[in-house]
Amino acid sequence: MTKHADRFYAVVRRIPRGRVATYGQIAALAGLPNHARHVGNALSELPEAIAVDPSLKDLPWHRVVNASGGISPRFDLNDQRRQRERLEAEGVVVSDSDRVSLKRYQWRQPAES
DNA sequence: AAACTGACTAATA
DNA sequence: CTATTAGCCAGTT
Repeated sequence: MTKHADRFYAVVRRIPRGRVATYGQIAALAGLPNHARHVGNALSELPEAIAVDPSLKDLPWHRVVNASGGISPRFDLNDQRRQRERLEAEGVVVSDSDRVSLKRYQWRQPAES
């Protein structure tokens, strides 16, 4: 179990529909710079995490992409397909090579108060 | 303790 | 554009 998974999940929850955020961005917003890999690790544990905390069911994990704006390669190709469908379902255009334009869709979170 | 492993990333070539 | 390489860091051998 990844130590800061819950903190990452909390940030992922704030990504608005139709926008995306990068792994590094999530880590930074969670106050843990240089932990991009752990964000990915945390998401891969999601199924188990949901078993423990069912409220994570609606976590918008599909809105997380890599620094290149791409859907990161997965062991299970079906997962990539699912992510693609979920994104398209909320209006995000995904290229043939599984990439989205960060220019257009990256989430610019509001300034702190 | 040492090596290995990632849904990662920025810098090079 | 693709491919490598180094850093990264917590969890697991």
